[in-house]
Amino acid sequence: MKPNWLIAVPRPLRTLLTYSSHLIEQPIQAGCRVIVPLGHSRSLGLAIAEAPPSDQENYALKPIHTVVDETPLLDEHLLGLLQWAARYYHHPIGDVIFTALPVALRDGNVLPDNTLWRVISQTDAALKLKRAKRQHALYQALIEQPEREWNAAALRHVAGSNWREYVQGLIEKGLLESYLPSQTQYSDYALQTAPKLELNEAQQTCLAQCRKWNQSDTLQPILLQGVTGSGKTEVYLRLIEDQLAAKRQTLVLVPEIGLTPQLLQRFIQHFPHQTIVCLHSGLNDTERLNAWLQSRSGEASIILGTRSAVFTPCAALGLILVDEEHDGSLKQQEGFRYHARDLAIKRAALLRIPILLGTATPALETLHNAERGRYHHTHLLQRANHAQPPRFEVQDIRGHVLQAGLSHHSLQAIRATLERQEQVMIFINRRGFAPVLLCPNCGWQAMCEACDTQMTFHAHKSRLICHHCSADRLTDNHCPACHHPQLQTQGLGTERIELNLRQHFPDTPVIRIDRDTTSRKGALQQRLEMVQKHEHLILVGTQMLAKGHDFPNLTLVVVLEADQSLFSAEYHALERFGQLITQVAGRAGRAQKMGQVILQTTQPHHPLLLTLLEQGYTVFAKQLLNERQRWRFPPFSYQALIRADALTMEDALNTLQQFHDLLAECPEVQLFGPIPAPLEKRAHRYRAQLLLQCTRRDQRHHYLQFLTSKEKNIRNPKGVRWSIDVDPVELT
DNA sequence: AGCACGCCGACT
DNA sequence: GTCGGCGTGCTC
Repeated sequence: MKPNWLIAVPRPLRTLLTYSSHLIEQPIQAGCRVIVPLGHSRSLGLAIAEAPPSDQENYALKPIHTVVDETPLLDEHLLGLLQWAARYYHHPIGDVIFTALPVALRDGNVLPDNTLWRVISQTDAALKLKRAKRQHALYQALIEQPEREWNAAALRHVAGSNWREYVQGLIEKGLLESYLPSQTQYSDYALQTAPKLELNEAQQTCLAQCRKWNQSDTLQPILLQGVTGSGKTEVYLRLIEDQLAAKRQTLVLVPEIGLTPQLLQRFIQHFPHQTIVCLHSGLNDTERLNAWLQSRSGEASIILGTRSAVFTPCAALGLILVDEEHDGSLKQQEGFRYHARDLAIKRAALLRIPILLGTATPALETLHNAERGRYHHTHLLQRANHAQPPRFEVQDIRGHVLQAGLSHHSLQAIRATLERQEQVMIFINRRGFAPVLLCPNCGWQAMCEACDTQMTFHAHKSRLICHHCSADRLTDNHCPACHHPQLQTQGLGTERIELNLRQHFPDTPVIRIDRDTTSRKGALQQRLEMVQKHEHLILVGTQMLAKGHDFPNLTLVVVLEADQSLFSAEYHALERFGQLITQVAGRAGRAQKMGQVILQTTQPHHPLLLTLLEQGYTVFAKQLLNERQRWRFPPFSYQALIRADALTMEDALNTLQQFHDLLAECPEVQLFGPIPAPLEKRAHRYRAQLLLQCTRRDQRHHYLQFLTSKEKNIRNPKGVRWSIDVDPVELT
C-alpha cells in the first residue's frame, strides 16, 4: 500500500492537504514539488511528509498527478523550520512554503508535464557553461603570473589602476573572451587590495569566547555587541574560516541590500578562492535561482543575503551570522510577517549549529535575552586602531534662526571641518524637499488622494509624492483652491538641505544619499566612490547613511530633527531613536581623527536623550527595558496585532470587533482596540487594528489558534482583508 | 488566491 | 426567457 502524502498548496489554507500517491511509480521524497488536482483544476504543491496512517477511508482522497522534482528542493530541516514558522506566525502554510522558494520555482500553477524541471536543468547547464567561460577568461588574464591562481588583488597588481584598459587590450588581442566577472555584482570590489588585519587583544578575546561557546554541547545564540569601528567583521571572518576548514557553509544575514556590497567585498578579499553567493532583492529571478542552487548544492561556501535568505537551503550549514540584528528591515512587513533574526535562531537550534548576532545597538528583546542568560554575550567596547569615541554636543535650537536648517553654531563647525580638509555628514531622516506644501493665503495643503497624509514636495522634478503609496503628481506654484500664485513649502528634507548647502558652500562638493538618488542600480556604489575620492565634502542623507558604511575622513556628523521620535506614541520609537543616533554617531571619526556629533534639538534636557549621550546605548536600553517592564510591554509580554483594511473604516472596525468579541471573556488576554490605525487611510483603504497581549507566549499561541479556528465564523463585509502580525514592531 | 455555484437585474 | 453582476464557500 502506497502512503498518503501531506501537500502544501499555494492557497491561503491553514492546513496541509492529504493526497494519495497510488499513481506514482517512484517513492516520493519530502521537499519535492508535485502537481495535484485542486478543486476543479490543478496546482503546484510541495510534498511535506507522509500522512500518518488513519482509519479514514482513502476513497475520498485525490491522487498526486505528477512528481516534478527528482531531488528535494528543501531538506527536512527547512521543512521543519517552515512548518514551525507557519504555526508560530499563524500564517497559511502554503504561503510560507512557497515564499521560501525562489520565484523561478514558484510559478506555473498548472503544468501539463515536467516543463519546470526542464527549465531548471537548462539553468543548471547554462550556469556551468558560464562558470567555465569565466574561469577560462581569468586563466588567460593571469597566464603570465608565476602562480596561476586567481586572486582578487592579483589583477590590480598586474594592471594597476588602468585595469579596465588592460583588460580591454587583452580582449582586443583575442586573449580574453570577455571582462572578468564584469556583469556580476561583485566586479568592481574584487579589484581593490585587501589588507589582512591582525586581531587586536579585544578581538582575540572575543573570538576565543565565541569559539569556546560554539564547541560546547549546549549551544546558545551569541550576542556580539561591538561599537562601530570595533572590528566585528574581523571576528566574523575568523569564525567563517573555522567553518571553511571544516568544509561547512556559513549563512550571513544582513538587513538591507545596501549593506551587502560592503560585506561581500570583505569576504571576497579575505576568501578569494571561495564561492560566495549573494541573495537580495536586486537580483533577477535567474540570478537568484543560481545563487540558491549553488547554496543548496554546497558549491557556495558563504551565503550572504537579506531576510528571505534565511530560508536558503544549504548542503552543509555550519554557522549563521546575523549582522545588525536590531535592524527593523529584518522583519517582513507584509504578507507572511516573519522576523529573519528569530527564524535564524530557530534554524540554528534545529540544526544544532552556532549562531551569532552582531550589532552595536542590540534590540531590547535581544539584550533582555542576554541578561536572562538565554544568550551568551560578548563585547567589543573599543574602536580598533585606538580611535576615540565621538564627542557629542546637544545644540538647543529653540528660538534660534536656522539657515539651511542649520544653526549658526552647526554651520561654523561645518566650515571648520571643511577647512581641515575633512568630511561632514548631515543626517535627516526625511527625503524630498519639504514634507508640506501649502497656500499662505487660504491654508490649502497638498494631500494625498489615496492616503490620509500630506504629500512631500520633491523639487527635483517639481513633483508631489506620497511616501506611503508612491502616488505622484506634478505641481505648479498655484494654489488649486484659491489660485494664489505662490505656494510655500514647510519643513525640511534631504533635497532642500542639499540645495541650501550647495549655495552656502559653493566650492564644496555636496553628495546626497537617499532612496531617490540611489534607486538606479550601482548608483549607491558610485556615490560612495565619490566620497572616497574627495577629501573635503558634505554628505547629506537619510538613515541609509547610518548603516555600515565606512568613511575614514568623516569627522563631523550633524543630526537634524531626530527628536521627533521622543514624542512618538509608539513605544518602539525610543528604542529606534537610540539605535539610529548611536549608529549615525558611529560614522564620525576614525583612527587619529576625533569625531564630533552635533544634535540639533528642541529637547536639550530630555532625560532619555541625556542618558543616551552621556552613558551610552546600553544604559539607555536598560532604562527602556525597565520602562517596558513597568508597563508590561514586550519583551515582558507577548503581543499580536490583528490588522484589517477595507473600503470604509466602519467595515474594518466591524471585522476586528468580531475578533474582539470572541476573546472578550478571556482573562488571560488583554485587548486594546479595535481602533483606527495611526495612518487611517492608505492607498484608498481604511485601516484598523486590534492589539492582543498575553503574559505568556503559550497563551498567545493558544488564543491565536482559537481565533483562526473561528475564521469561518467571521462575517466580513465586502472587501475586508485582515491579517495577523505576531511580535509586531510597527504599529502604523 | 482561484474557481464555481447561485440568486437577482437589463438585454436580443 | 437568458447573460452576467459579484456575494459565498470550498479546496484533500
